[in-house]
Amino acid sequence: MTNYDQIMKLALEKGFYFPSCEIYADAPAGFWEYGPTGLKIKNKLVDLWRKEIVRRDGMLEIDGCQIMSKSVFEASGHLGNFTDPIVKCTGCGSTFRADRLVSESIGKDIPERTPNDDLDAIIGRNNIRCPSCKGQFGRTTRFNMMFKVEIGPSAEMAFLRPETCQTIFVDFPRVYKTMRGKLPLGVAQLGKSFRNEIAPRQSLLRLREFYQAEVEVFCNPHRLNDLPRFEEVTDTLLRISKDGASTQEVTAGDALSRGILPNKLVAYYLALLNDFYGKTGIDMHRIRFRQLGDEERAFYASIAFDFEVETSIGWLELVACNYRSDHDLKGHSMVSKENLEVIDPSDQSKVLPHVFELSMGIDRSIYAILEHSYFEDFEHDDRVVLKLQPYLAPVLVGILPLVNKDGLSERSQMIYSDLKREFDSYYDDSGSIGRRYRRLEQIGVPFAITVDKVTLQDDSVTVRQRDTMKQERIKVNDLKKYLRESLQNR
RNA sequence: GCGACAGUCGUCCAGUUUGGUCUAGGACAUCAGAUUGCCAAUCUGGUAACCCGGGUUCAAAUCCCGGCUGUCGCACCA
Repeated sequence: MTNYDQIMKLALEKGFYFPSCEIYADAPAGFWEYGPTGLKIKNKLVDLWRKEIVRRDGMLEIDGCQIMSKSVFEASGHLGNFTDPIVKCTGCGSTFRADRLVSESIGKDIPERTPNDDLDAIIGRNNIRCPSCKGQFGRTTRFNMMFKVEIGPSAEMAFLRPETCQTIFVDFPRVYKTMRGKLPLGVAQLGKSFRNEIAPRQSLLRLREFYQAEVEVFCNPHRLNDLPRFEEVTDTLLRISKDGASTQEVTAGDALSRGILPNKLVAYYLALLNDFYGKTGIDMHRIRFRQLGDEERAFYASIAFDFEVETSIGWLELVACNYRSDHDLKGHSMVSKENLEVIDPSDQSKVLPHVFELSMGIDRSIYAILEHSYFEDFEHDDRVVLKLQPYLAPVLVGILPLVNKDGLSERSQMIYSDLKREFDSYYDDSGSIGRRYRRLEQIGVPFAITVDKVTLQDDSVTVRQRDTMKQERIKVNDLKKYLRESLQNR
């Protein structure tokens, strides 16, 4: 069974990803960098997302700023809701969520928004003590998960965005107008988000600075079942869990008719997401769309499904699929005093669009793909093979001279020069041929071209397949065609 | 954020109990040369580390204090 430690070891040994600022002792936790190989995987995953979700659905992609003004987060609700009331024990220093502590102690629900003073009063009145050491609590404070930044000499308050989508919302009016948008319209963005996690952990899985690929689908709430392109996905099989315990496998069409999913729009985009992950190499028997209950949903979501993948450390949330209704556009409309309504051309009505989002965690997805692709071949010397899809592999093909004499290196270099612009290629003549095959397999290179003496006679090379170790002879002139075909994913 | 444990070449580990022989050792990986020639070959040589700061001491990888990081548990996860 592949586990987190094996992936971590491979990542460090091969430089897929590693701690940020690692040569300094004061490097903070929760920040990780992608090395050359990891970056290539990341870029290719994003390319696949663009192809299978953004382009497939005709979405518009933007690239927005990471620092945004205070007003944005007043409107989005993050200033009010993205904070936790916390109390610290004066004895042992343990920190607790004040609202939860109070709820548990007095057996009554306490809203998160309860003012600090009220929380302090309840704690005092009921003489609530620290569960760990029975010590006294200090005063309630608010912990905001957003990173605050100061702009210019006057230190104007702004924030690093805690989710990329707020850029999409504030840009929506101009994008909709200038791009002649029609509802439903998906607007997509790849970018970084920042959250001041209390306890970042497990490398790529809980970061303070991380990549999101988000899609916000703007739609007319009265026409959620008016979606002709739903027909494309009627038969797509979805694994859906309503309770987190049992999972049922149903087609998108059935899920709709049986009321498992609320409308065509939601069903269609979940299916799109499902198709996309099916092509990443993740084991689709170990995934599920889990519907979130009332307590689990984010403050802006009225319907929420998490796309989760089973890994060695349990179910891992890769994508949050939230029906945000008009929470965001209404908020931005009120705070900015801009009218964000648009005309739905299908019936010429004026609507404030609702939003359904697919908020994908890129870093976690990369981890899940690595773990599901990691393979130890016990029949062949316990070789480690990363069975990445060719279109996600950091390098598509290695070019290796069988030996470093008789002009084989020179011939190999020529082939490498010819291929490297179109394909991610890697030339290697160091060590035995077997060693070089193994090196390539570990980073998921699907093909190895070996140049031998026969090449000099008839211009053919052997192409070795990573997973089967089988080799076939191919004419040098046919290599590009062969490699191009390998990159097709349907 | 709290608690427990830990931190030595790229990776894994030895050395810390009992401070001195550690000028820090090995394996794998990597680099160079030779030999070989289709699945981690062999030989020779090389590169490369005591998390950071302070303290104790004649002497610190080793003991003490603080910080940082990691793992696990609790809490958190918009």
